[in-house]
Amino acid sequence: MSPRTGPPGDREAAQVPGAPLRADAARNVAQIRAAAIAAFRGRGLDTPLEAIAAAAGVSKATIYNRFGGRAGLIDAVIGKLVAAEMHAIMDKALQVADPWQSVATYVTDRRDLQYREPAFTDALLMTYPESGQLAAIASAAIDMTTSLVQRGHDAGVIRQDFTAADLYYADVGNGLALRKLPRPARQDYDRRTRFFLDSLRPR
Amino acid sequence: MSPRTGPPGDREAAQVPGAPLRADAARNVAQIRAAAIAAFRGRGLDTPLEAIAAAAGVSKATIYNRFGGRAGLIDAVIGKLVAAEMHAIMDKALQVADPWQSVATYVTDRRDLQYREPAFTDALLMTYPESGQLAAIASAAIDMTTSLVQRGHDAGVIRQDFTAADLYYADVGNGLALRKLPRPARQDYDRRTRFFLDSLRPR
DNA sequence: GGTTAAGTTGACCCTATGGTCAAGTTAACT
DNA sequence: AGTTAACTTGACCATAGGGTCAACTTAACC
Repeated sequence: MSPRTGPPGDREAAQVPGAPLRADAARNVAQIRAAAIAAFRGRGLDTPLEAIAAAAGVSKATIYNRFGGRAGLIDAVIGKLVAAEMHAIMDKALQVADPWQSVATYVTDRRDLQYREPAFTDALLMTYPESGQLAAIASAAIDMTTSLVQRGHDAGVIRQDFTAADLYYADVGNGLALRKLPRPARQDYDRRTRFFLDSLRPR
Repeated sequence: MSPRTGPPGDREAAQVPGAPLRADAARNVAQIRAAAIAAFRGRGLDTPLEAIAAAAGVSKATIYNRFGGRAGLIDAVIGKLVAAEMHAIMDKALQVADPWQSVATYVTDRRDLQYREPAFTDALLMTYPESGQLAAIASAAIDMTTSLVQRGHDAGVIRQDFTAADLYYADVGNGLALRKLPRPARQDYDRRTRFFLDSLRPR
């Protein structure tokens, strides 16, 4: 769960400038990161570390040495996987003036991200709460939906009995279905997104 | 995967009258069934067989002896768990004359069953396709939704672009969310059921 | 090119689970 | 009450995965 040596929190991001990695170690870090990104994309954040190590051409012990375990590895790559895109989606939605369009844009883009990036569902579910970055994404997303729904209520463009928790629940269900079932055709998925959006409108 | 002795298919239901169980074996079968029903209710169809054996006061080898493995055990109890209720729900919906009410009744009852019985989601997903009964339930449910949706389309009470596959996808998502997240309050769950039903209506 | 701290790794331990079987136990029949 | 086929089970093997460490390798510096 934590690195064998060094003070608590001494994983990846904590590489102090005074202790640069040796050349071979730096090379391995890069290879592990790349392999982790590819593996997390394809199989989710619960991909066995041994598989990632094999893809990177190192032993799994090296992942523990460099990243301290799964949580550290996730922290090191989650930005490339979903954090950056997630923040872009939130910014985009915030810049849409019309309250309904703002919600619709956010929901649509978020579902699109879920479709393209199964690992995002893991982030949503905080499957690995030890990862600080994951927790940050999840909590930012919750804040975002809360304020979007509030705005929609105030403007009368979302039914009053719809809550942010309802949206979260729907997203989780969608993400899990996407994981378990054969991936639906894009047009079917988009149609379901429209159904969902329609169900938010006032009666 | 199959019993060690006897011809293929010699599991549980295949107990021929000419070969009645010995008293101790019959007692064990009853205890295992009861333990399996309770365990499947609480933890789903993937409950470790060892846990069920322990609850029944037998060794796990006895489950293999009597039921041939997980699939046989599921076959032996799925009727008590969900098959009977599922058929009741289907019959009830078929007896509602109004096409919209028929769909609404079916969807509502099915979601209610999902809420009360997490194992039903496993049935829906056919997590254990080796179990004949599970497969039968899943396929009956699919036939049912197909014909209900068709009837709704013909009567103009369901939006034309909504398909039976959409309903299945939604049910799976709901079931998985129910499994992963803390169980929502009944009133929240029912509200979400209403949202979903609203989203089926023609625009 | 020698020294050494940094780095890597094969081999290991651990848990959980599915699955099997030889050997012992017991119900049932005579 | 003796015999035996039915039955049960502890002990076993296998797989998958997380996690650790002593011993080996090597980059970096003199």
